[in-house]
Amino acid sequence: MRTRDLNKQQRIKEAIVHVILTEGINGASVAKIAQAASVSPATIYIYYSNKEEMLAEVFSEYSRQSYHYLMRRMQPEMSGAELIEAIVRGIFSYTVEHEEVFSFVEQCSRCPSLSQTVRESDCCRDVFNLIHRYQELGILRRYSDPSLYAVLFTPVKFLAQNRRTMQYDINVQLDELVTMMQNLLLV
Amino acid sequence: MRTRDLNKQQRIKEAIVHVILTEGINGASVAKIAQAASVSPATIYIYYSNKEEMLAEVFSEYSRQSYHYLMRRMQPEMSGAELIEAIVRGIFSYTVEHEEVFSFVEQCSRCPSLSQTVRESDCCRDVFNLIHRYQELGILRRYSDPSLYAVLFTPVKFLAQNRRTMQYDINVQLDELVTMMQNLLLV
Amino acid sequence: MRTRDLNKQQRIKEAIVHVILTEGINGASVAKIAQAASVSPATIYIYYSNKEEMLAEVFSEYSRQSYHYLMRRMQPEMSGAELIEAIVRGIFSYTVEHEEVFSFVEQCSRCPSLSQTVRESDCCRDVFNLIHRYQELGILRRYSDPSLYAVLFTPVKFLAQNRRTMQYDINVQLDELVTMMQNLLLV
Amino acid sequence: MRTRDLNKQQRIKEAIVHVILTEGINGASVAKIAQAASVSPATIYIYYSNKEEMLAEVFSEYSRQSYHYLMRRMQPEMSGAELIEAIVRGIFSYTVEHEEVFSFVEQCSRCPSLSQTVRESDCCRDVFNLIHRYQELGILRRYSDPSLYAVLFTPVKFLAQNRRTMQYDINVQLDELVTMMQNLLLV
DNA sequence: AATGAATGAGTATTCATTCAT
DNA sequence: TATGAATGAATACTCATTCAT
Repeated sequence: MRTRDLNKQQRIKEAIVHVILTEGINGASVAKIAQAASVSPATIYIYYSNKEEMLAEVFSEYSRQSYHYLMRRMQPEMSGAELIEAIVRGIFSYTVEHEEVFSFVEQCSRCPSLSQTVRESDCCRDVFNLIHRYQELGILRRYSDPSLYAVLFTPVKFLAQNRRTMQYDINVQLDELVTMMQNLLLV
Repeated sequence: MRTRDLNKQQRIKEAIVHVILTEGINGASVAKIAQAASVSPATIYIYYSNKEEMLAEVFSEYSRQSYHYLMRRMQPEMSGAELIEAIVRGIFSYTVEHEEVFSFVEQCSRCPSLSQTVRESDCCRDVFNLIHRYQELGILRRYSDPSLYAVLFTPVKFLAQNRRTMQYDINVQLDELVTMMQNLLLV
Repeated sequence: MRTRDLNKQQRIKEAIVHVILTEGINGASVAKIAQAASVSPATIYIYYSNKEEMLAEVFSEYSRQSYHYLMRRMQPEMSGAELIEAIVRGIFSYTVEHEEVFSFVEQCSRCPSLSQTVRESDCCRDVFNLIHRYQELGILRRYSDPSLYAVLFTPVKFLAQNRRTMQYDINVQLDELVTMMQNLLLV
Repeated sequence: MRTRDLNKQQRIKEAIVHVILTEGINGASVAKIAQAASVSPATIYIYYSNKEEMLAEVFSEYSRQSYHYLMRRMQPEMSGAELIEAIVRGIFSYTVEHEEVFSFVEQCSRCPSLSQTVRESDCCRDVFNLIHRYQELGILRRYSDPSLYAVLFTPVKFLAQNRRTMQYDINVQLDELVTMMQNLLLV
């Protein structure tokens, strides 16, 4: 008996992300994904029981990825200002380096049925644990988690997503946003 | 000659918003919209030449609506702090009062093909003109427009969208966000 | 009370022919015909009770036209050879001069439901009466009408229809066909 | 893996011919063809990538068939008169024996978009090669190919197609036509 | 495990025709 | 007479999923 071909499963996962990037979540049919993965449509149903579950599973996996990426860039000896800068720039460079995955996750998180399957707050727990430590040390202001999330994460994602159509220099914007966040959050 | 039934046109527009809210932009087929409007699918093609254009047109119309709503709540004699509070609370109460329309616009603006048809910056021109006046008077800090948009609009929209699944009291969150924005933006 | 607008009816008739030429009999919808005639679809149903009847009526009318055209080119004092030449060249030049109408008639006559509505033999009665006279005078061979029709009319129509895609010089072909017909039919 | 059901493919092909015969090329919808073949409409798209290609492929296949039929009835030792008789009677009996296919091919060849996909001259190459040999032997007159095609093939097809509505005895007609062709083409 | 074939239900859109003015 | 609005039924085609090998 052959074992599940992990290589094949990986190819399917990448195909999902790729097809959604190029065709949008609407145009991402099982047939297209199968073709992009050089696999039969029926094969996909060996790994996932239906399309919904397939997207949910891959969405869930990739949702965590950006926060792992972020955590790898954190160092314990960072100052408050450095922490904030690392978070903002980290999110931004993640979107640049993993454009396909980022776009995939964004699209999924706007899709009502899918976004319910992933608790965003679970994904970024580690990052918030870190922030809480800085708050307890009196370095960061003690704003609540949702407010913090809203202010620290959504604006930079917005800039990242619109960086192509903006007439301003994105690096200048990013510098400005870092300064704003430091002004806002440092004690 | 039979005249266009304006009531019918309005019903179609509401059906579009409603179906997209309940089924997501994926599941919003012309047939479902027609049924929700108690109209034949063919009738929809009297008012719009195809589905893409239909969504684009309704999306464009409703995109402006929230900013008109916002402008109606502004008064010339407001202080800087009042202005910021009015904007943040205005966006929030718009989302509550026009929940379906807000959700519809959010979904459309995440859909690549649709978001290109509406220039967000056109819609909020009036609001930004007002902000610019306060900047020139030295009341608000002179941050660039995209940064301002990112920080002033996206976080409150995020809170509004997630207000149901949050375990915190949304009103407390909102108070906090207003304070944050005032700290950040007032000179 | 207004009378039926003959001008309008004529415009409809021309639109039918034109649309069928450009779109084929498949693509010729009532809506397109109405638009080409600058008329409402509903107006067409004032003049014809349905699409089938509309096509049948116009088809019938134009079916006769080519034989009237032919008869106008006949002169009583023509020799047998001249008669044959006049018929062959007459059919050909009709297809060139009335390309739209010819193509319309050809398309309709291949459509089973339509071709039953017009008796070809009725249309060309005059031409055959003429031929019969020449037969009685011992100038033309006494072949039967269907054979004559088959041999005298279908080959030249075939050449006319394919004159664009043929690599031969159509005028040479036509000369040849005239000679063939004269050899074949003259006593 | 399920293998392609050749029987199914054949059924589809026959259904195409049959539906076009009964409903005309206008009325031959994919749904009707699928139903006639006792197959889902989707199945048809496994075998053909779209309707246009489906018709073109089947049309092309059957276009050749009548000339193969014709060639099988030719013998090398035939006299010129026998050759002409064999061609005329061969075409006729093909239309009788394969009435549906003949009618299908005729309808397709009148449809502008389809007729462009098949070069008639390719299909009857073998027959013309044979004719050319008789021409070189001085047995048949040296008329050009298009004239020959027009005179030898179109009249008999016309008679075949109208044999039901004619008030004359078709066999007498056919005898007459054979004689005409022999008079015309033999040296 | 893997697959191409097969399909019922669905997709956006157009059709010939009728309605209400 | 004339019309644009309205529509049920049809159009070609695609979908997620299952079947048979």
